[in-house]
Amino acid sequence: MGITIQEASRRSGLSAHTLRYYERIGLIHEVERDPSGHRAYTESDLAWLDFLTRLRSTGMPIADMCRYAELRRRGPGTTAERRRILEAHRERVRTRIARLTEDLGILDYKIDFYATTEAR
Amino acid sequence: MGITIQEASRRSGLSAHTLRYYERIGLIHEVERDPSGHRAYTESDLAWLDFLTRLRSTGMPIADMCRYAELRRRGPGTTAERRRILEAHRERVRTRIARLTEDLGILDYKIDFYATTEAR
DNA sequence: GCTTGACTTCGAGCGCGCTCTAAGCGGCAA
DNA sequence: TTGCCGCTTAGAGCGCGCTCGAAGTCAAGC
Repeated sequence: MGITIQEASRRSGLSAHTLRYYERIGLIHEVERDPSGHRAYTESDLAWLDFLTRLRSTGMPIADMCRYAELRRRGPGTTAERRRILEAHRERVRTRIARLTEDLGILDYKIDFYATTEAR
Repeated sequence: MGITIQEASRRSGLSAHTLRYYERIGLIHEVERDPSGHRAYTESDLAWLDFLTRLRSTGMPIADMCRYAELRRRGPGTTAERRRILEAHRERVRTRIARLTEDLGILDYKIDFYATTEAR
């Protein structure tokens, strides 16, 4: 019934090692176990993992993610603070995109320059 | 006449430690010295540093930057390869921006959700 | 019963990109 | 001349985010 660690790994794109690591540091809370002690992930765990990987891929540090995860565990009284964390992070992501876009322009310029020089 | 390491640090945004490190690994080539052996950077060094920091900030690994720096040192016969490196990198940057933009949408959605829940 | 293989825990190890320390030198001011 | 400051080198150390290894358990198949 539960989802094995291999399956969770396949679906989340994280290695089994990383899944255990995430649990150990508190990013995922107490995954259920089958009778022989093996992890049995739920769909809800996978949805949470999916969100976590998005935070990661946008550059949120593990420590901040842990903070967020802890608030989530503490329940509905923490939504305002969670929202603030996400808003602050969103701002960083926007800044990051702006900077990348700017640097992309420089890259275009350099590449054009090489192309022109070669054509000469 | 030459620019001191402190000045180069201030203008590049890199620490003096990092400037020496970059030179040691070959990212910057043989910075000139004043009579007492202290580094004397040129405007051209600073322009190059500026470009390097852009490559870094767009996520190019140090190893790739070293490769690029070496081609540059080898002279004008290597422009085609340098262009290819930049083009490949540009593609990665574009992908990265696309991914970030997508994740930004998820972040917006989550934040809206919290805002709505709180307002209820 | 024995092998195989995937799981478990816990702690050590790794790769990257710096960052810092130790030991020493040169130049200037008091 | 003494003290201080900022530079020099070579090499060690660090923080992050995994990643791996060792040693053990359990269930299934031969």
